[in-house]
Amino acid sequence: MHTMTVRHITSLSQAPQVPQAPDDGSGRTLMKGRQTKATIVNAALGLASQIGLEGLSIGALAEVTGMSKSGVFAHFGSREELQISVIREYHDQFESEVFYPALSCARGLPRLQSLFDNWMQRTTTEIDSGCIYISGAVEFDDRPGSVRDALASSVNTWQNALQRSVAQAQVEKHLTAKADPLQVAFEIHGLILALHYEARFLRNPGAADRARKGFSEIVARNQV
Amino acid sequence: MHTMTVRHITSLSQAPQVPQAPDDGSGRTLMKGRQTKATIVNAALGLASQIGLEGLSIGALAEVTGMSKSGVFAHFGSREELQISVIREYHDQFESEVFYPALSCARGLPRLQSLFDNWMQRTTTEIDSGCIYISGAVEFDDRPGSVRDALASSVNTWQNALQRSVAQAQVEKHLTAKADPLQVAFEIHGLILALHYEARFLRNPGAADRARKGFSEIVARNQV
DNA sequence: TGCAAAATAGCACGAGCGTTCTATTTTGAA
DNA sequence: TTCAAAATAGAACGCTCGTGCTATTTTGCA
Repeated sequence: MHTMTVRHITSLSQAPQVPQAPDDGSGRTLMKGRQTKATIVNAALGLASQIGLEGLSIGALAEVTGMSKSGVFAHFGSREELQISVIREYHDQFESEVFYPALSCARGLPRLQSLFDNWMQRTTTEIDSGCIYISGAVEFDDRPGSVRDALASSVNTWQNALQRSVAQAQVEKHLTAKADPLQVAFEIHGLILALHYEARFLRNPGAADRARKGFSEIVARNQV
Repeated sequence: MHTMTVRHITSLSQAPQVPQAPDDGSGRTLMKGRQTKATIVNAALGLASQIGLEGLSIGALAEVTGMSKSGVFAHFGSREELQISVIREYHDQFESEVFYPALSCARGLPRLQSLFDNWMQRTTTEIDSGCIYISGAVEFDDRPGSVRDALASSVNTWQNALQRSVAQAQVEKHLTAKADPLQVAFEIHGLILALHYEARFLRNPGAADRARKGFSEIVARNQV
């Protein structure tokens, strides 16, 4: 009846009965459930990308993974928790594909350019697969709850990183001090959203080129 | 079993049994069903704006309008046809709120500015109510069918009008001939999408100002 | 190797969905 | 005022959904 969002204590022991040292790698002390859960979450991310977090159903997920409905369900305890796990997985992938690689570029404009390039690369892929930051925003913009919170928090983390990068480009004198990082990040975000909309939904060719051109013009306008 | 997208013939008569002269106005020969249908479609548009075209359910619609499920259903024959009716209604409202009023402004930049202002006005409202051009794109970007077709066709009509207005501004020498109407329309679209995303989902204040500022900078950059 | 604990399966539930079929009520021209 | 046609209601259908309960299998340390 009651949906638990926090892990509850099933026995009287105060210590969490999670096995110490999950050992994500070689998997000796790694309970099998962990890897199964990872498999499920990956499949769920694939499904959710195409049909949305709301379209994600435990039945379909069971079929895809070759498990029973209750077997899938037991790993999460609720559909909401499953959706949140998917958001976390997407967050991690986004971070490691878009954010971290850019850190190897010099602070300022080079890094900002790299962030945008990586983002474009990922969005180009998502023209086929879909993007849960975009579909999720539409699905949960009016639906309060923990899923919405997780999604918004994840997006905000990325937006802040982008804004910081613009500010750093100002510190490095690559962009004019008169520029507003919030404004620049807003306009870049718009280019990505327009790319997703026009390429994925309208199937207009040339949208990626237009997004790139838009970015270079934003940079040019804000250069010192 | 078979879903009919075209009106089928229920009797042997070849002539359509639609009463001649529906008389949308005073409603003398107007069958009562027509006004009821209009009421339903309006309620459906309100519901679909908030929860999406896919979230739209006949049961909820029946409850809102105080009718029975089958009473509602009979007006459309299928859920798809209901969704298409909602899209048509939105299209008409968009046209009369955004497009037609701008025609009273002079060709070129004044009209383009008016189109954008009206669009901003409408989008600002939709920060609360939601926009089915945006949510629908996400819901149907991977789902072929007549609903997707109706939606895409409606959006394309508007995009073409916007692009034509940019081209007219070039003819009037308000914008440089070197500008690409597709590029300008793309960037404007991005501003609107970013406004919707950041204001409605993230609840960031100041998004509307940023969209307006973005527009004026697009214009400035493309001015002769 | 034994055995508790963890993981998974099987089944059933109540609810909501779109849709169909068959009454019943309402409409509006003759 | 009459009466066929149009509009609406009511009940039932097959389906899928998330979730809870109870077996059964699998795991991995002692």
